[in-house]
This record gives sequence, structure tokens and C-alpha cells, in this order.
Amino acid sequence: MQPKRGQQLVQSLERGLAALEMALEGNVRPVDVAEALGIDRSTAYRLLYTLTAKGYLLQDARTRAFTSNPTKFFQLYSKVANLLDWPDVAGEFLTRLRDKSGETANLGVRQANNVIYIAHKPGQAALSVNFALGTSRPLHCSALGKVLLAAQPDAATSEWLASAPLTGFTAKTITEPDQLKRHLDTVRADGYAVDDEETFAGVRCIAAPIHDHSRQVIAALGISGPATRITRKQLPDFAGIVMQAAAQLSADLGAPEPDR
Amino acid sequence: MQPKRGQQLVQSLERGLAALEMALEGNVRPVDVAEALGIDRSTAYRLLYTLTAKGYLLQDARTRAFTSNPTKFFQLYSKVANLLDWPDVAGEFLTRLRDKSGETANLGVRQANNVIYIAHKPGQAALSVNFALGTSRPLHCSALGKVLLAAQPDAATSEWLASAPLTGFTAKTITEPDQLKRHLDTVRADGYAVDDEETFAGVRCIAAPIHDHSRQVIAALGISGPATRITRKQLPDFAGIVMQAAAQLSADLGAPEPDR
DNA sequence: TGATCATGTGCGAATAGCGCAACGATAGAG
DNA sequence: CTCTATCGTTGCGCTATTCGCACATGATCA
Repeated sequence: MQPKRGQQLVQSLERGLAALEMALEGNVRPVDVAEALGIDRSTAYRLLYTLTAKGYLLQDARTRAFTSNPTKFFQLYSKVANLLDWPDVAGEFLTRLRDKSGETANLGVRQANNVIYIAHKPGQAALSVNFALGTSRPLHCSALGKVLLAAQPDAATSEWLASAPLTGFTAKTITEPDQLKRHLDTVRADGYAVDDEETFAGVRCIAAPIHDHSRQVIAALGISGPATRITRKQLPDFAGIVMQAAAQLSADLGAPEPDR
Repeated sequence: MQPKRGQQLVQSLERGLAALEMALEGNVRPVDVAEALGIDRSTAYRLLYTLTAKGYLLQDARTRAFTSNPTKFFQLYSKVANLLDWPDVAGEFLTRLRDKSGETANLGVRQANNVIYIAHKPGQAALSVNFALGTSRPLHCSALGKVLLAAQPDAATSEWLASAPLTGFTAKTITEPDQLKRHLDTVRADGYAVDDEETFAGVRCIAAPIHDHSRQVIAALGISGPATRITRKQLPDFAGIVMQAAAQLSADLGAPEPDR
């Protein structure tokens, strides 16, 4: 049994953060927040007003609608980014990996049930995989996600599988918990994961884990490209390139040599 | 008389945001937040716990200390950045301005009593001005800040001057409200502002305003360099370069031609 | 000009959040 | 190894805080 922790959440703060995240999606008005959270308009207004007073939101003087304050978020992000400056640390690795493989190189970390992409170098071929930084994708069908899943202890994976929605995106997406569990065993054994058109038809990805100084897996590094260039036959070659890049980046971050 | 608005702030949300910003500065423990905010340890814990549950913070399993979650903030920032992608929009302008002037080019917006730098291209000379993105500087002594101050209506400036702390950083910093007000008049007349070693001894900066589609000043663009290269005599030349770049960027953002 | 809709604020009720107190864990001193 | 000090974490009960109602005000549009 888990200890009960529901009572420990501060409701006003929860609601305030929810309102904040709504405002990030675009303009919001007190009515919108009130409806979405099932609270009174006045309460929603007071939350938005507090967020505005603290600089997180801006209120349009004419329409009275609330928007996110980009400069505030930039400031927040720049503070945390200094703690772990991925684009700086990984920039040259991504470029090298992109040039060696000829495909889009990307780096992602786990966020709840998703991988989010925090740095990348788009491929230069006319037909290349491309997406915005900050994009998130489900763990169970992306190569980066499977690497991150395979890195956690079995117990955590079982628990996650019990509640995770294994949505199917293409005919090849793995949607059976048992099948995914066996699949993760092979990922662990191989040291890399493949997304074989499981997220988008016609796109294959290959990823390998990034370890920190204590050999914890903290991120995943990979490439994405059209299935016509990343063919089944070439998968092992590409995997070698990706794993080598990942090992070098890990070493740069202070990771010790892996056990033999 | 202003209407009373103090009662409208939601206390728990205020405290929660304060705790969040403390965590951005580094590790925090409940006891730290409790002391800083003058609240009980248990209350501080519940705030931190809520922030963790919502993904804003991470708790170290061993030390139990709370840290900011860089990926969450990256996600938040990337959402707002899509609304106003400064690095993308202004990137090439900054590069051109850097190459034309030979000095560090930078772009900043106002945030309360500061300018914050949201994009830049560092100069390539051995001796160049350099600082991290997200850095903030007081409005009254930086070139960018003076441009932004000069852009607002006189009434707003007077009100601001009444309460603004005009801290002196070097012997040349303007610390007298009246003197600053006259100085801003010349900035408005000239169309550009100079920071003549008012923030750092030996560093001069020149900045000009960026207008949006409705000719509101929304940002300032400028260059910073050693006083030995940006000499008094050359100020007008550099100012011309900066103003031209600023006008082009404004036009790109949809600003109409300025009145003649 | 009048109808409609939403913001923003005063006020009383009740609920959620707060501080107190206690337990358990951990680290450090002796 | 034991004793002590410090902190994280949780249950409990009081009360300050917040919530929702109701209304005034202002904007928008037909």
C-alpha cells in the first residue's frame, strides 16, 4: 500500500499552476479557467491576478485577457539552463552524430509519460525528419523513450505498464504490455533501441542511453530518418554510430567506463 | 486614489511561487523556505511537495533537497518562445550588427526595473564584452534600458523616477532623477541611447528601439564594447549602424515607416 | 440605444491551509 | 558505538483564508 499523500497538496497552488499552464497555450480569460477547473469566475480571476502581480502573466489593457509573459519564462529557464546547459554540452556531439549518420540527431529526457526533445541538429538532406525543440512524444513508441524505459528497474516498469496508455499510432506500434516488456529486455541487452515506424509510418529512429557520473541514465541520444535511408539491413551500422556517440558524451559528462 | 487590490492576492499561490523561485537558485530544503518566508516547516514542505507533484521541482531521493526540474522549464519556455521566437527572428540581425560593428550585439526587453537580455552574438575580438543570456541590468544606466525608458510616456517616467533606486555603479552613472529625465529627452530626440561607462568602467554601449506593428517600443537592440574601440569620436558612426539595424528589424516585425 | 456578456469587488460562510506537536531517520560529535 | 541535534514528514484541530454569491461597472454588438 502506498501512503496517502493526497491531503498534502496545496489546492490553491495546484489551481494556480493549472491556470498558468492554460495561459501558456494562448490567451485565457477568467471564464475559461473557471470552466476548465470547475471553479467560480471570481476565484479564477484572483489566481490570474496573483500570477500577473508576480510577473508570470500579462494582462492586455484592452481585451482584459491574460497571456504568458515570455521574458519571465525566459528568465526562469535561463536560470535552470545554467545548471545543465544541454545545448552547450551536447551541441558538438549532435553535430558530429548528424554528420556521421547524415540524419537528424536529437537528445531527449523523460518527463512523466513522455520524452521531450531538448536539443537537436536537423539533417541536411532534402527529406529529413524535423520537429520543434520542446516537442514531446510517448515513451512506448519512440526510440529515445524505449531507451529511458529500459534503464529503469523492472519494478518501476511493471508499475508503469499497469497504468500507461499504450496508444497505437501506426500498425507497428507496440500496444501490448507483455510484448513491450519483452521488447525492453532486448533493448537492455542490445544497448540501443529502435523505433521501427512505430510513431510515424516511414520514419525509423535509433537511440542509446546517456549516463551521468554515477552511471544513472539521464537522457537518450538518437537519430531519426526516413525508412528508405535507414533500412533494416543498415540498422546495426547506424546503431554502432549512435552508441559510440552516446558513450563519448557520457564520458564527457564524467561517466566511468561501463563494466565488461 | 488607487483601488485597494492587496486583498485579491491568493496567499498560497504567492508563497508557492516564491518557493519555486528560491528553488531556481539552487537546492532548497523546507527549512530554508520556512525561514525565508516566515512560515512553518510543514507549510513549506507542502508547497514544495505540490510543486514537485506538478513537475516543477525534483526531490533528491537521498538528501531530500528540492531542485528545479530543467526539462519542465524548458517545456514551459519553449511554449512561450513559439509565440515570440526572438532568437529566430533576431538571430540574423544580431549577426549582421555584430559583423558590421565588430562588437557584441544584444537584444533586450524590459522586466520591471531591469532590462533582460534575451538574445545576443558575442564579439569575436580577443577583448569583447560577454555575459550570459537572461542576465538583467538596471534600466537607468544601460543603453538598452535608457531606450526603453525614453519610449514610455512622460507621466510613467515621472512616476517611475519617484520610486526607482538610481544606484551608482561607476563615477559616471546618472543618479539624479532630474538629470536622468533631461538625459532621456536627448535620447528621445537622438533616437538612440549611449551608456558611457555608466554600468562598467571601460565599457560603452549604444542602443536603439525596436517597434512592433503598432509602433509600440517592445525591445531594444544594441552593441557593447571596450571604450578603447568605441571612442567618443566614433559614437555617431556606431549609432548610425545600430539605428539602421534596429529600423530594419522593426520593419521585419511589421512596423510601419516612422513619421518624417 | 438597449441587450448581452464578462470583468472586477464586497461580504459572509465554510473549507482548506496553517501551525503545533510528535515520530522517524540521518548525520555528526564524542 | 551511543548520544544528540537537526530535519523531513504526517496527523490533528483551530482559524485565517479563500471561495462562491451577488452586484456594480464597463465593453461590445445588433
